[in-house]
Amino acid sequence: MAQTIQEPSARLSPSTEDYLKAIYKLEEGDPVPTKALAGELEIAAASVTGMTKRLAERGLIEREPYKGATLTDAGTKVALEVIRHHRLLELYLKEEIGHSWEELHEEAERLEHHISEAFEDRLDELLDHPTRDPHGHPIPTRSGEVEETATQRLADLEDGDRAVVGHLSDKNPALLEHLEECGLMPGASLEVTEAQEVTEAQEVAEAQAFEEPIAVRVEGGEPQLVGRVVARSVFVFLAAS
Amino acid sequence: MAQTIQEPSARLSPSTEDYLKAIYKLEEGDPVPTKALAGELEIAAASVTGMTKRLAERGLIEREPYKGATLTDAGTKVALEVIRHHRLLELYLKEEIGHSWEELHEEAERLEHHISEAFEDRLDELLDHPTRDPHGHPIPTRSGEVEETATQRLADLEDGDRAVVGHLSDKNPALLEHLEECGLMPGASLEVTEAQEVTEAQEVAEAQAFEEPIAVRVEGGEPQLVGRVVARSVFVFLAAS
DNA sequence: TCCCTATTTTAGGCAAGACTAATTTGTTTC
DNA sequence: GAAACAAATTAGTCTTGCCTAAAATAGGGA
Repeated sequence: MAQTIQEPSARLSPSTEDYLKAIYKLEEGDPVPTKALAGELEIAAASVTGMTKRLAERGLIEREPYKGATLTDAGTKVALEVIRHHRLLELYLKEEIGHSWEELHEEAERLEHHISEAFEDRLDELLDHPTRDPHGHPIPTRSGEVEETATQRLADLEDGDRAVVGHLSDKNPALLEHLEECGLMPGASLEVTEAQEVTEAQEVAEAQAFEEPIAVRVEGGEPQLVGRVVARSVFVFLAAS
Repeated sequence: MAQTIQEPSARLSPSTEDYLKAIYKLEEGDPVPTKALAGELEIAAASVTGMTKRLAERGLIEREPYKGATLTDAGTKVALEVIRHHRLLELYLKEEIGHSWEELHEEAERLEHHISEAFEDRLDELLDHPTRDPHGHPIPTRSGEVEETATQRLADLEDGDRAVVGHLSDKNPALLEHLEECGLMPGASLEVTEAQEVTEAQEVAEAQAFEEPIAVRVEGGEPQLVGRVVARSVFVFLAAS
């Protein structure tokens, strides 16, 4: 239980921060198994065993052999700081620098490990203390509080349901491009309508691209068809009806 | 002469980039000796020997044992790209983010290794294709051209000389703070005046801080005394008289 | 020319982080 | 309860970049 205490000023390696971020993402109460972590980080399981041992020694995670890893308070703090950096950067790069969806993630993924606290604070100010990144993910506060996240998928709504877009899956940049054109951005109000209201031409076009579409009217716009695949990457807050 | 050719897309390590930058800075025609490089990078000479061997194998430098290292064309290209990143970032952090002189260098030193070409291009655009960083150092173009740099020090001027500030030594943030207050920023026109024109009170104050002051009038301002130490960190273009 | 000294290189080590291959453990199933 | 299988760990390697201590070398001065 060496639990080496180190300089508080010491910068953690990008790799270390990536592990903590990944554990934060994957843990939902239970410890994160080695294989899951290896999958998320796209490295070999044996490498994860080695690294998690070191992280445990440093007091950033707790490790139960053959079970998995859990963040300690110190580890959670680091993970949230990195996520805060990432999301502030994404918003900034989108709003101020004009990066595409494609470039956003990659750039933020690198820079999140290297900006100073002063830079973080200035971004926060410049962006007027935002609470969500461009995908709608909550930006943790400096003190580590995180807003609630939508869990319902647009694909699972029923005719007549009203909802507000919460966040979007950030896996696929092309899909985000498409969602932006559809107006399905975080904060947008929408209503699921009857399929009949949509013109046939649109239906054919959409159906070719993404099977089994759902008909949606975004506030202030015309009804449109949205493919199931697409609708599954849109997470919404269902309005009380 | 293995000269391993690698993926053109492969990102070089921060350490590699720092070596190339340091060699670029220190080489003036002749090869850079191991000890000089070790001093610049603040590491042991033996470490430099090891690393320069690897850089030579990769075709980024040429190495003559017991003589020193010289950049190849490929190495020069990398060095200039990194310097371009650094200087664009410094200007950006100063102008848009509002970093202090103190924070500037450190932040740019880290980020220069991690921004994308797209980011670099956007900074260049946002800043309206600048040619100088906040210290007055020339920003290399994408294609690797570098503007001329002033070589004359303010401290070495004579009474009556007129000059334009070229660049400032970036070693000491506090000094830069002071220079900014004096109006001695890159681009400023100035004239070296007689010492008598300066009030006695000012003289005493300045003399205590920095010995053997020089009297300077910055265009549009009053004559003031500038310590020799300070004046030695100001590089100027002497106006033809 | 020979020696002295500063510089450089070699030798040997260490930590981080990755890998593959081989082994161990836990779990499930018959 | 034993066999089978998946997951995890161990063992052993590799590269990068740094270190110290010891040996080699180059170049100037007597």
